[in-house]
Amino acid sequence: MNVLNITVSHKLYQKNPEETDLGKRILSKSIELMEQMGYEQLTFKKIATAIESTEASVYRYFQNKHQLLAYLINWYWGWLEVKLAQEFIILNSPENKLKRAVQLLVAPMDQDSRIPHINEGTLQRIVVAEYPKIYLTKEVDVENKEGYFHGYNRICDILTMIALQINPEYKFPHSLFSTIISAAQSQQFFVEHLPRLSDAKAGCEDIIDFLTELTLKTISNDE
Amino acid sequence: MNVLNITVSHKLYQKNPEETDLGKRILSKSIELMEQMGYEQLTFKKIATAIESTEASVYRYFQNKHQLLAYLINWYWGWLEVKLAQEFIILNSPENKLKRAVQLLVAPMDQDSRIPHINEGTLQRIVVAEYPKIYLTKEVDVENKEGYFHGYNRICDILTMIALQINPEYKFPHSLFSTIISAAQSQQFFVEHLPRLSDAKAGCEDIIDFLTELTLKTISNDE
DNA sequence: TGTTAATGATAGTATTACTATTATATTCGC
DNA sequence: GCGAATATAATAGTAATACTATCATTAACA
Repeated sequence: MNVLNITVSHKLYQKNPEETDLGKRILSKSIELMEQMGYEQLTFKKIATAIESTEASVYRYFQNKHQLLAYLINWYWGWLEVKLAQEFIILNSPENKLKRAVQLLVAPMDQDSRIPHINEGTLQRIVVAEYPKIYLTKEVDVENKEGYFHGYNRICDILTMIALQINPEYKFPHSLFSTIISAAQSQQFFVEHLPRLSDAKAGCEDIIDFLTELTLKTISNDE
Repeated sequence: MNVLNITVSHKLYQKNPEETDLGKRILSKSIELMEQMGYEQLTFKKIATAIESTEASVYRYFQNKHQLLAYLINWYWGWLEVKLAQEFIILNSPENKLKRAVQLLVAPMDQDSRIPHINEGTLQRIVVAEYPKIYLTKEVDVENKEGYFHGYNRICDILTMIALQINPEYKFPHSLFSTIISAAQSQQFFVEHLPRLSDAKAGCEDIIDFLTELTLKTISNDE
């Protein structure tokens, strides 16, 4: 069993939560509570009470709730990048790589036992329900410089490179993959909550078909 | 000059703001302030002070800030539906209708002088910057039943019907158009704030090209 | 003129999002 | 085993927010 470490920019925490026991408990309980009650209802007070610590201690790890969310979401994208890299070892054609990427985006994640304090499945549901909140703020430009969106940018770049192998002439690969990734999240949300905005049935198969077809048709150069 | 009235579900207000002078001033100033300071920073106190009224009076029109945002965004979708209907009078082919719809989604809106208390251009920028916040909440299921997302659902249905004229076999039209509409918003945001997530240059032309091509290629049935 | 509805003025409350201070416990170098 | 540094706990406090409530005033209207 390998030790695996997802690194998140130090701008995304006050004090690295991965380095201490309390930090890991904060992460673990934050994920659990945020999924249960949603970002708006979560407070540092609630996290502190749940882990039998204090508000002030949580503030030593994260400046505020927004930074905590950004941390968790960047952790998720870092994790996804690791997963993609693993999968790409045995996949050769760019088409298969894109297909697999779409599957990873949409299919529920298994818990990785090497990282017991992060429940990847729960984290994925948080990303689905909360992702746009980290950039739809007035602080987006400052936070962008601080690397708040680095994880997402990287995934988008990786998929762009693969798509350009299929069609080097395609003009909008970054736009395409930022659209695909965010559709991967929002379609999951719509299936569950706003079904008139989706044709997919419960389960991830339809969403995967929709996104895969959309991607491959769009980058194909045969008119 | 015609009088034009955009109707918004009565679940989206406490007291209809279109019916009184104070109500219209609330709408007008809310739009102005929300664009300036963003949803999070806006408070009913600030709106009240700006229009020289009181917090309690604003609360008589809207239960809370969330309802106000939902009202404004539904007004926008209602407005867009009216615009689409106008344009479709002289457009005959479904391809042209879809192309024009994409243009309307992305191109800056002109102010309509018939509705002086709503600045459509500013409202459009609010939709770009705040839209997902109305459904990414724990109350989404309740609010969906109350019609909070009706305007969006309708636009999505209209575009779906048009797409099915081009290709009645296409399996995911609702998913496609919820994706296109939300990409229309997010690409505008990315061009301005997170340019690594888009290939478009400033101005709306590239985004329109990207979305139009994406739409038409995806629904085409030639493999 | 009397009634109703809309608004204004004012006050108050619970919660949130922090900041600050001090005390206690733990770890680490030596 | 001791002192120093560090991490955490305990507690308190503050400004702002998101409301709710009450009552007075004004305007409309029948």
